Amino acid sequence: MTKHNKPSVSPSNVTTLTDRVFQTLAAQIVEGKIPAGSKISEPELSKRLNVSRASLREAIGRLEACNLVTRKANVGARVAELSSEQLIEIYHVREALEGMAARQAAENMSAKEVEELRALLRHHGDEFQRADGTAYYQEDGDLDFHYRIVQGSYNQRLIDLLCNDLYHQVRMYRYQFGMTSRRAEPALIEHGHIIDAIADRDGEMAELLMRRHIRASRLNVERLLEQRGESSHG
Amino acid sequence: MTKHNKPSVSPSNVTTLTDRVFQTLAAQIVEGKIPAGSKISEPELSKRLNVSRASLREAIGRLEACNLVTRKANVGARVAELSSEQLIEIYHVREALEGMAARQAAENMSAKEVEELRALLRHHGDEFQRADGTAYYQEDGDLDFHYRIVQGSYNQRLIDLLCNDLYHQVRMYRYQFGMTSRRAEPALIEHGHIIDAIADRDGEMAELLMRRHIRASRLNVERLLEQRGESSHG
DNA sequence: GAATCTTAAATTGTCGACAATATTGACGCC
DNA sequence: GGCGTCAATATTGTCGACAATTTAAGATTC
Repeated sequence: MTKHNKPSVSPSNVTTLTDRVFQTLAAQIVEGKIPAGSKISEPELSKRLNVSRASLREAIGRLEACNLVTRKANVGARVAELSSEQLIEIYHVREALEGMAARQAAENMSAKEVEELRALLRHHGDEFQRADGTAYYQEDGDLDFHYRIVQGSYNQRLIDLLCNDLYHQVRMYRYQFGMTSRRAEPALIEHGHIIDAIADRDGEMAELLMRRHIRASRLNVERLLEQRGESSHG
Repeated sequence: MTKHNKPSVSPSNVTTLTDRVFQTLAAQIVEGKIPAGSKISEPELSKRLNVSRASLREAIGRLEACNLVTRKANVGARVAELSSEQLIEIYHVREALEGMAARQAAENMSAKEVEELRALLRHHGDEFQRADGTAYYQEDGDLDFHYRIVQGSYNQRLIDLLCNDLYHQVRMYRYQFGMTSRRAEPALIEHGHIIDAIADRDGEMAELLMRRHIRASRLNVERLLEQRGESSHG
């Protein structure tokens, strides 16, 4: 299992208690250990984690900022449950942001980083060949790839938005629904073309290919959702 | 002075004390009444606002989530000061996100909303003709226009990102630096073309024009920054 | 029996106080 | 005189308790 919960921005070791509570809860929410839609009881959680409600509340505030929980005044927080509409919205945002990230990555990534990205892709290809790894792993590999490119943009704002907010939700959604995309093979090929464009320092092409890649993923999900909708109708 | 601090998302009246503190501080920070880079002293502010430190801290947490303040553990919060690099990063993010917003606005805005947008543009044109309003007003008008289009995308994620985070910082930057863009006239024309594309339901064109519009604004800012840099060198 | 009002319990919002860490200033040493 | 060390101060992090609001249950009425 690859580690996605690296802080990505704050290189300093996690110091404060609130930070740990936040990370703990974020991980549990993303992995579905705290089911979507369930209520976040402050007294219960503060007892279970042996922390004061003040620290817990601050952590919950950050979870809200990440869109991992929703909050109503005087009522409390619930684990966010993504509707299919929200999932599609996220895809649109990803298409826009990651397209720009690919463009800037083509401008700013070092040659060494591009080569490491190629190595990562080869690694994913091997994993796919053996096909013993679950589809989960392939999906995680996909996110790893996107992660690297975003980092390669060297645009801190982009990095924050994508790595600290959207990717958490993407992973959360994967845990909620199965969504074994059946798009691993074309995705691998598309990733290769994106790397080529980045290596050519062709930002425009990198953006175009990345957007097409994410759009295809969205269309695939929309198709699956429609099927589910039909079957649930019958 | 137009109102930008409308909640945009939460239609419910602001209820909790933390909310009010947050809005108060956010407004003061954006408008420069609390100067950029200055320290946020919790004891002092809690005394000045007559609120407990707990409420204040929660508000500060939200300010941090909006990138209006930066925080270091065990050290405290300071009002964010935007470097020119960060400003450019924001422009890139805006180009990506607002391009997508324009595309989706072309798909989702009602005919009535498009007409209202046209009326708004005419109003801005009149303001410009009279030229008695300060450049400030023109800039605010510009943001109003962008604001409407983002709302018209009906993509809640986009709306949140742009209206609750980025636009605050854009306005903050305007208060910090003068940046009288001298681009009001071409901007008005570009706005008109964007509306035309939206009215035609041509999402692709709307995105292209919006991106070009924001890119031109970024290039203009980059030019100004370079001039300033040169003059400060000599 | 269903609906509504009343009341009790639980949860969230807010507060003041204590503990841990960082900052300031004084003192001594090179 | 400048620099490092150490104590005193101030600030942030954390905690438990009280007040306000919501939720749930129970009684009352039609």
